[in-house]
Amino acid sequence: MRAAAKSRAKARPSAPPADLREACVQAAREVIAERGVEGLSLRDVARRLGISHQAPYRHFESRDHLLAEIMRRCFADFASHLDARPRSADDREDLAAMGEAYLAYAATKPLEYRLMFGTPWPAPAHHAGLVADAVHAFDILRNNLRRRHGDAPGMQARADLDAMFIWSALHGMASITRSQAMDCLQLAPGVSATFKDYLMCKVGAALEVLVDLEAPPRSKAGRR
Amino acid sequence: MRAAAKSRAKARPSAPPADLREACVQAAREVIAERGVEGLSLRDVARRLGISHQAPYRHFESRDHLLAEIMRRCFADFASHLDARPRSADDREDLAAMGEAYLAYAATKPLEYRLMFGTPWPAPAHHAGLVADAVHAFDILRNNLRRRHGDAPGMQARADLDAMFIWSALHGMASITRSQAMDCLQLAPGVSATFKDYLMCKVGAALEVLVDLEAPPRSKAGRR
DNA sequence: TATCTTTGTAGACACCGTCAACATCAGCCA
DNA sequence: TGGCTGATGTTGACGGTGTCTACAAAGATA
Repeated sequence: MRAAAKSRAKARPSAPPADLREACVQAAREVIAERGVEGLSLRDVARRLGISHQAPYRHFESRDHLLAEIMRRCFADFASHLDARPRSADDREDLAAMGEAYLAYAATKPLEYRLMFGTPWPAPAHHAGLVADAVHAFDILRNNLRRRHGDAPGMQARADLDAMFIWSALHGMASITRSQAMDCLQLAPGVSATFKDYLMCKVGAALEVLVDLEAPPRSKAGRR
Repeated sequence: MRAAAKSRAKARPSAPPADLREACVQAAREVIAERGVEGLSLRDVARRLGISHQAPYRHFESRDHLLAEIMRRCFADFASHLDARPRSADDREDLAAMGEAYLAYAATKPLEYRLMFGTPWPAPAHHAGLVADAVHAFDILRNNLRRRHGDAPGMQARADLDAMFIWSALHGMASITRSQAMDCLQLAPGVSATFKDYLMCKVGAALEVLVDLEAPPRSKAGRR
């Protein structure tokens, strides 16, 4: 992967753009789209914009800060993608639509998805905006479940647990799919094609089952 | 993260080891344990072993090939960790034990886990050994489910789908937990502590539900 | 003994992020 | 008008990286 950063464009002749900060973000997104996160280099960004290799540092403290800004925008983009799902009055249908939207985003924009969910985050304390946008995306899911569970004591925890469960399954599927690990597993025919619907059904079914949190019989965990 | 590779040890005075290939692997694992995958550099490995920066290239074609070898060993280690789970005659209990072992490994060796499941794989075709060991780990799970589902036509696909579903949920949880994203979400009290058991119960419950693969009512996906 | 192969070394190259010093220029205030 | 100041961009350096090439030494082999 490190060696893949060989071929590169030789400084565009166009005049340096007016809003350099914005141009850096755009150019960096292009680089990521072409070569992935590890292929991103500030010097390459500068080269593409026809500016000196230090110019971006006037607008971003470091490479990680530029990356954080891009991640933040990805989360905002992701959240609005989720918000744009086909709406339904029925909470369960709405939830399913949300799941579809989640997986569609991961499939359509794998690099952005990996950037958000597969890249080690920079120190959260230093990037408050990033955290805020990420939490907002999560709240779209959480709000649905809180509506369903109501306000009774302990029900918020139940909603959060369901949200985490759903997120786990979806994120797991998205990242496994993206990794193309399935190509190596010699799965039975039809499994790849059915995987998504099957998982969505299983998750939906699991949500209907009431889990007893109090006394999980230690030796029989996993049973119902 | 790139800047974290500053402080480093200055070439051990000890004599260069006999089996250099093996020593490289060990030193590289140390580096990864200390600084993570992105902190690994062949030059650092060489420095630690007190050899020239080019010596490792006699044993590994490139940095990626060294990484692939380490990943392979991680998978072998992971598989034997799964095999060492407390055995049970009951397939469901055995499955639960497997889940516990999976998550325990991810929690105990986060860097190794990330290396296996969170790092972009090198081209699989060029690293057959890596693929073989990874598939072997997956087969531990798959075999359990094939036993449960039997040999009837189409049941192999069912077993594989269940395996993928379980893996998705576990991997999702493991990587979300590792990312410490939950710290930012202001979850209801007790959620973090309960998350693992809750997810395991939900997965167990979902496995008991029969999913109809034939006619998933398009507009009601996710319902039971 | 002479040659070939394996292993390790040394130096170079083109990258990278980042620090420090310098140039330019707009705005402001005396 | 003149001068100061802050923001912006440039240039050059430093130490880090992976990897190519050329070389040395030692072992095996003929």
